[in-house]
Amino acid sequence: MTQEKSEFLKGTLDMLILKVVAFGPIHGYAISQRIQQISKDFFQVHQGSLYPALHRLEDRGWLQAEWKESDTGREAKFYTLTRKGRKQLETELLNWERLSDAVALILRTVE
Amino acid sequence: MTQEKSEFLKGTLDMLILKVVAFGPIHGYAISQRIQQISKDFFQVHQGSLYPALHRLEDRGWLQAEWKESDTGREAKFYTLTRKGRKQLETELLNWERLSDAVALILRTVE
DNA sequence: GCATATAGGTAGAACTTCTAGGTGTAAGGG
DNA sequence: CCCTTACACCTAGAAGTTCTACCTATATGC
Repeated sequence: MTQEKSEFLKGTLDMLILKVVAFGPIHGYAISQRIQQISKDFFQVHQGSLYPALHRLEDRGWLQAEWKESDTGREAKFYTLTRKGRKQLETELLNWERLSDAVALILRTVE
Repeated sequence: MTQEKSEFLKGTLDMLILKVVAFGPIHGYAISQRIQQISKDFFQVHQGSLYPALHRLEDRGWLQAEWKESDTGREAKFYTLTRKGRKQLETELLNWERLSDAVALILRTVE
């Protein structure tokens, strides 16, 4: 068990998961790998964050799960975005943009 | 008491406070106004978030407090950045940059 | 035979933010 | 004179997310 750094996701985890799932059906373990890979190892989504998040998103009706066989021949839970989930993703993208713009305003203030 | 929206600060509050205090001694109430003003009302730092945060930052040795008279002639606690606080701000700025870059990587992935 | 990677999960701690209250002074309008 | 608003401080407890630390099980490679 190697885990050097812990990178706090600061409320972005849900959005990142929704975004990755938006590319097509994918199982939990692969989601965390994908996020880590695309972010060039900045984000390390540990399983203790991942699975609770997935269940949260499913409970809210944003994700839908289905058991299927994975590449490796094992059973895995594949997640898909629901219509509500797609809307939620759009909302979160917009919010993120606004948030980072607002932060930028403050950080760039020179005064 | 009017409070329409609640804007979640997603872990950026400490950084924003440090940044605002970096401009010079300022008291709590004014910090929240400043953040709201500069962010064009995106961030509304409620007092229940503000004061615990200020005490947290003071406890960690990043801020230093001193009672002085404010513009309005009343006593107020003026906060200043310590040397440690200035270092912390730099660290947080770097982290924020990395975080938003990493998020951008994922959001801009077209796959 | 053992470690690692894959795949799922939970419980509980830690931390931040929000809700909802509290104190008190000063200024301005009715 | 009372009421409201702005200023300025504060706390307790709820809610929410993320982290730490575990658990299970199979397949593959050394």
